[in-house]
Amino acid sequence: MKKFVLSGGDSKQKTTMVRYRSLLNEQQFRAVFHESGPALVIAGAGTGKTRTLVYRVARLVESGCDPSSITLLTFTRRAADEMMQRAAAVLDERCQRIRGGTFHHYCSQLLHQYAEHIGYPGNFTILDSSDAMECIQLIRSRAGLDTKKKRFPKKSTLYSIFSSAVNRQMDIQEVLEADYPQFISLGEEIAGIEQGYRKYKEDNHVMDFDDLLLKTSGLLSESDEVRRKVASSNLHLLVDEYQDTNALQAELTRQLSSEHGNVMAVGDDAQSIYSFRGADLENMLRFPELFPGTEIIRLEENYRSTQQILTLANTLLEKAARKFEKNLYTKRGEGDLPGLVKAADMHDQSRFISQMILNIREQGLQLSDIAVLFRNGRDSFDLEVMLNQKEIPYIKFGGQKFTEAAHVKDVLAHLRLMVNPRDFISWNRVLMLIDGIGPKTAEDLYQWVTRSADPYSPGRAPDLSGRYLTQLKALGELFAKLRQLDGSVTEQLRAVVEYYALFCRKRYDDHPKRMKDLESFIDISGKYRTLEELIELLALDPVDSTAVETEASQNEEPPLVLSTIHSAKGLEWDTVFVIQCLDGILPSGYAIEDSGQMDEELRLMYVAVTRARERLFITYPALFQSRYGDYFSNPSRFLEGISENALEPWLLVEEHQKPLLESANNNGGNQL
DNA sequence: TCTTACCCAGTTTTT
DNA sequence: CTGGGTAAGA
Repeated sequence: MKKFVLSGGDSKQKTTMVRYRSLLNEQQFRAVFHESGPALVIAGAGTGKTRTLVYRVARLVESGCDPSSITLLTFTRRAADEMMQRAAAVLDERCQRIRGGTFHHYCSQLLHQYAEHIGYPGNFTILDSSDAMECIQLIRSRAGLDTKKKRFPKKSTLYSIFSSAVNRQMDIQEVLEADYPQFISLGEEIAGIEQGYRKYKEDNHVMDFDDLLLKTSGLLSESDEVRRKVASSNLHLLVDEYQDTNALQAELTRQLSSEHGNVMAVGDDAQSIYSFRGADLENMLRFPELFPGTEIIRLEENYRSTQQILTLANTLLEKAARKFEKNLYTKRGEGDLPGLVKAADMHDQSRFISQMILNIREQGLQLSDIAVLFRNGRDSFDLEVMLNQKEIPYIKFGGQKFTEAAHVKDVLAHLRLMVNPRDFISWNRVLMLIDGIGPKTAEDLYQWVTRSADPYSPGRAPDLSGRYLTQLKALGELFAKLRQLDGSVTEQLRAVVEYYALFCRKRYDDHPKRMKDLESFIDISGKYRTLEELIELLALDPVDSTAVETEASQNEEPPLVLSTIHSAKGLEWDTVFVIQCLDGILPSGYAIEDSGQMDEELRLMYVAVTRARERLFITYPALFQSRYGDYFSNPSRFLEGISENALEPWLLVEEHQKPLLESANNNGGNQL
């Protein structure tokens, strides 16, 4: 028997209830029992990263650490909740009391508490990206730049520029030089819009996503008193998915852990897929510089996937321009070879997947053990139609968010005004629903309403035309009712939906479907305790559009998962289909010129294949159908030159009496 | 001032 | 197929 001398252990662990040593490997154990000071855990896909964090939380709590002094920052709120639950299962429900969430969520809570230190009221509301772009458009057109110069960047480009500047801690000119050379000469005008946008946010008591991080960091650097207070409350700070953090988040990590210095970051440089949001995998590699004395722990043994899947994943990573020192291995047994399925067109691809899913379910697997992954939200539309036909229940993550639909935004705007009556774009939305009110009247009313002692009686404004007076009074009555119903979110929402039904019918041909959405919304609103919470959480953690229906209808069978690869981060399934693996889609056509971006697309593919435990299928259609016509398409260049011993070609055969699917080592035939 | 009708362009990933 | 912009009519 081999002996291994463990360092860093102490007498406490001997009395623990949880038998950590038998549940963890040596590296995991080291991370879980890391005592104090900074640590960086570099963990390959499927190496038990989440498990390590879960056990670390349990171990800290078990050793007497106050749960509320532990903060766990994760990439999504879903991930945080799941980890807290798992930790509670390992130890006890004290683990639910640790603080967990995303950077944005954590910062938002701090800001509500300390907003007055930076000149904001505590009731500020959050702009999601489409709200933010609407504001930018407003400033842009007021500046008169939209008509004079055709070349001036659009609102979405402006938003990306501003966001890059914040997240990468650069100034506007630097961002332009790095990423938008065509707009360098417009630097001053763009900076002017940015100033106008900033002033707008202050005047309206709103913040966008980036402000949440930026203003928290500013607060902590300006007020040493607040910094000390906040940082003292973080005895232990754990940050997950560190490879997808940006410069600003790194700075926040430093500030939040600046009193106790107990910070552990966990991540995998090979899974960095959020550079479009300012994330930089160098951030993780620089962690030891930012935190001197960092202990580095590497998790390398994979517990998730079969060796066949890992071999394919390793092969993919070798194609990166910038190499990774990664080689995943497992002690798990061998499994099936991953399959490469060439379908004639999208429709046949969907047929293959839905039939295969039904086969697998026959074999006794739950639908929820299967996932279909894709690059873009719309890549699953064709499949979704077929799943609906075959009545296979599914839930889709990524793509269109529930709160982005116009009718949901309309309803939310009314509620947002109850929390923050200075929010101009919400007033605009609410007022312009009314017949006869356009931008000018809405603006005038906003001016009056924000100066008035009672902003909730727009019907009392002077010089109102009879055309819309009664409607404005009805709006005032709605506000009065909402105030009366304070305390019951569901009833408040119901009141707005009742008021809105009329407008919905007039505006949209498909109003029955939209009203049904809103009814489902009412059904799930019970989980929010206050209006503030509902608005805040929906902005910070928008619900995926199919999730609302699924949640509201309480399906008997756990559904199949459809997800963008980005949203599948950190998750795993028994069987995974990666669909639409076409050159121009994965990798995206936008990335092809830039080797850095191409590497990120490759990592995306890597993330997709490493989600699978047992079975993996990569599929693509030979014929790509687009609006402008059909053309033959090529499989992803990432699949080029991969041996048939690593990725087995499948041939789809149209059935007559034979079984539909046959495995075949024949790459040539593609006829159905 | 507001609404409607029309044309043109562009279409990733998410807190 | 949608969003954004323009122009004409109410």
